[in-house]
Amino acid sequence: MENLGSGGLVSDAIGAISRHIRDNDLMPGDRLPSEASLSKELNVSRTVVREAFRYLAAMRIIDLATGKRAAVAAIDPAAMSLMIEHGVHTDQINVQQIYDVRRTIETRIVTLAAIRRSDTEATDLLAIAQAMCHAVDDPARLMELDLSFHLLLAQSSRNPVFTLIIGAFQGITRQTWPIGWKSRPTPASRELMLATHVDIARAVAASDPQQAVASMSQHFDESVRALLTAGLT
Amino acid sequence: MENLGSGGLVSDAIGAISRHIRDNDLMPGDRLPSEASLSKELNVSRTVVREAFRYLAAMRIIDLATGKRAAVAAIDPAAMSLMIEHGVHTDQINVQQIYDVRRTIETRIVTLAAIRRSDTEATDLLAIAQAMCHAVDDPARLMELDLSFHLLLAQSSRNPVFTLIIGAFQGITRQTWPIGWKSRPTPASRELMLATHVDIARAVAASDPQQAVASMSQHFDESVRALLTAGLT
DNA sequence: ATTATAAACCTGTCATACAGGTATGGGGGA
DNA sequence: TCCCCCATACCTGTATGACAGGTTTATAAT
Repeated sequence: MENLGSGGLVSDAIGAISRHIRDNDLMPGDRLPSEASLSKELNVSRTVVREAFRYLAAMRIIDLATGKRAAVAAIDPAAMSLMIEHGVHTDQINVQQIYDVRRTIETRIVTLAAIRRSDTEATDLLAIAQAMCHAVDDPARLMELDLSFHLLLAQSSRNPVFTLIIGAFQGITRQTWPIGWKSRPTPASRELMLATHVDIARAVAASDPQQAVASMSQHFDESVRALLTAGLT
Repeated sequence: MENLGSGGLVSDAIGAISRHIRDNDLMPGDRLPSEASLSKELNVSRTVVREAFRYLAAMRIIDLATGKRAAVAAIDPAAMSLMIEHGVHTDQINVQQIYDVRRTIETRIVTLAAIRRSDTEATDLLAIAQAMCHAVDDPARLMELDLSFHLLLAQSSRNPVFTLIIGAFQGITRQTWPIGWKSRPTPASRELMLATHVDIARAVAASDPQQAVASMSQHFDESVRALLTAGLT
């Protein structure tokens, strides 16, 4: 039989600290009490408070920095990214499944982006797509541009949850992207991939959701085909 | 200037342990070395190893239990759920945004479920929908049935990433569901909500993706309207 | 061969100590 | 009066040693 108020002192501390954030309506950037004062207040050792802090820092609920007090954190996909990577490495998730989720989500994202993007975002998106064309011989740089393209697109949707999820996939994408790139060996296939990004950016800039969806769809058809060619999972 | 191999001993330990899991192809359930042996191997104190373990346990990469050795964990939405709740509580995410993401994803899920569901899942889905009808006067039970309906639907899609994401939303949904329910005060509006679930279950059982999408769409139209009526964010 | 039991091992928590980073207030200089 | 610099108090990072209590393993008795 488990006492619900106590799944170990660390769990209790995690609960207490979370509650402290909620009850005091702390916002990102606001600072928490020091380890010592929490340890006294909760009647546990500093060890316990520190482990609770690590736990909360792991999911980016708080930020830790040496010397400074812990602070409430802004939402950040890094933690989710690690979870996804773990799922893939342990064969609980495969890359195709991630692509299916991405396609589903990015189709919606591109629709919203075409409607809600700011002018700056439209400009930046085009700039990234064009920079990609110029980086065709620098795969590392090309990959980073590709990732930032999709991330900026997600931001343009004005829904932080989409941004979070797309960000969460980028960790594993960094590991699989080169495989997809290698399976597009001909200049033609590579040009196509770059041109598709330009098409998406243009459609979003033109506030044309239909066209944007069509281009995004083509992008995923092509990407998934490339991955299958490479025999990925 | 930062030495990349060292963002603090704990970070290093986290990296080393993650690498250990990857390099040895450990699968969920496999056990890790003890704190003491890791502490010796990595030349750090047990304190550091413990904090690293807490960190990895936070994102459900490992499971901890007293007396037992740490073990590789199966993927689990609990951690993601906490992150989402934190985002909502700190006004970085609002409930409507979550509903937009859910609609996007569940539309896809229901399509896949109609195609890939097992017979057992079809039966269970119908059973849950019918149980919901009988629980119309027990909101707490009704909510749990509702949540398990959507979770089972996600599982029926045969894509664990969908299951993960839907699971991640259930924490915050538990907190907002009652609000939506209260804003359906008339028997008619409540019956409609229940009937929609039955419709979805029937369409999935009938392997009719079109109809399933239509019913799911109706479900979300109705839910979002209910939330707006309640003035939620 | 089975079961009971003891030993070995492991995690949970605490107290203490110290190194090094951060912030804050006061004093000196302009 | 205002600003900059520095001493100091505060805070986090890490290590060590200790002990309680849960788990596994090996041993011994049946």
